[in-house]
Amino acid sequence: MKIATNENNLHLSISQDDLHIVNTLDCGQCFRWRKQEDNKMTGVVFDRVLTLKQTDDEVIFYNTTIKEFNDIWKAYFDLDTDYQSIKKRLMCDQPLKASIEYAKGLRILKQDSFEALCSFIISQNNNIPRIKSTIEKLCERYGNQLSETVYAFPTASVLSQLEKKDLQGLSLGYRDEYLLDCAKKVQSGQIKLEQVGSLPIDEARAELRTIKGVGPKVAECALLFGFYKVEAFPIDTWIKKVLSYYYTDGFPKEFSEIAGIAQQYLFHYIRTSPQAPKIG
DNA sequence: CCCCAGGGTAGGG
DNA sequence: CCCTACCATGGG
Repeated sequence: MKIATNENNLHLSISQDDLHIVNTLDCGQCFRWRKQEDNKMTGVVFDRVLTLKQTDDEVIFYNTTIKEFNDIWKAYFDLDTDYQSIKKRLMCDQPLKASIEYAKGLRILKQDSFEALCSFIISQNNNIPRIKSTIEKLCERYGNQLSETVYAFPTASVLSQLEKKDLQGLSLGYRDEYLLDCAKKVQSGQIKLEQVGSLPIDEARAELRTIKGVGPKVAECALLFGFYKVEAFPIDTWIKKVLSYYYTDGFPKEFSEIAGIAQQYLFHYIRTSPQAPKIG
């Protein structure tokens, strides 16, 4: 992995086929990244603000040291995993081939567990622009202020002390009590997020589903995006369409250990590609 | 008015 | 086990 620094910025040499920041950060797996002018992206991750820009052969990490890159961003973007071989394997399947060719540089991020869990609780029966908007308002109201206009995701400690009335105006709808139940179970230690990740996946599923509002789909999303369990396979309304259209005999078992990665390529393709079939 | 969005719960068959 | 009404909110 070739990296170099120039003034305060770090330059990572990488092809767009190996990491495409817009496809990766705007594909519905995370909710706190925004496109800026000048083709930049800015996001809030682990109580930090990061701005990126991609060129043909590199990604620029603004105001980033080599140490910070090695300690944080290399893992967040999962740069030690060989996606080329994963994609090669998945592309034996035709729908996956089309989906991967549509967004080659899409990677599954290794996100913060609590933030991912809360975010996908908020995501239920909701759409991505509204999810982003609600999370942003939640952060502005209850997250630590990181700069003049940027706020971190709230801690379980802060959220666990709130009541439903404290969440009015955030457009959470009926999900407000689900979020509070999640924060209370995490803060009290009834659910230990550090341990959930090392449980056998079925036990992790069961543990997460003790939270009100966490059913099969939200649990799979939390495991995939917040605990990096790439065998987790969330089935939302879009993936239901994919399954009924392409995989009437079920999703291929040969991909089961990496089904979550396949799922994300399919999700992004069916939702945003002009070439994807309109199913409905 | 309808339907839909990264669904889940409670209740009844 | 299955099926269904309902949940709060905003956009199309």
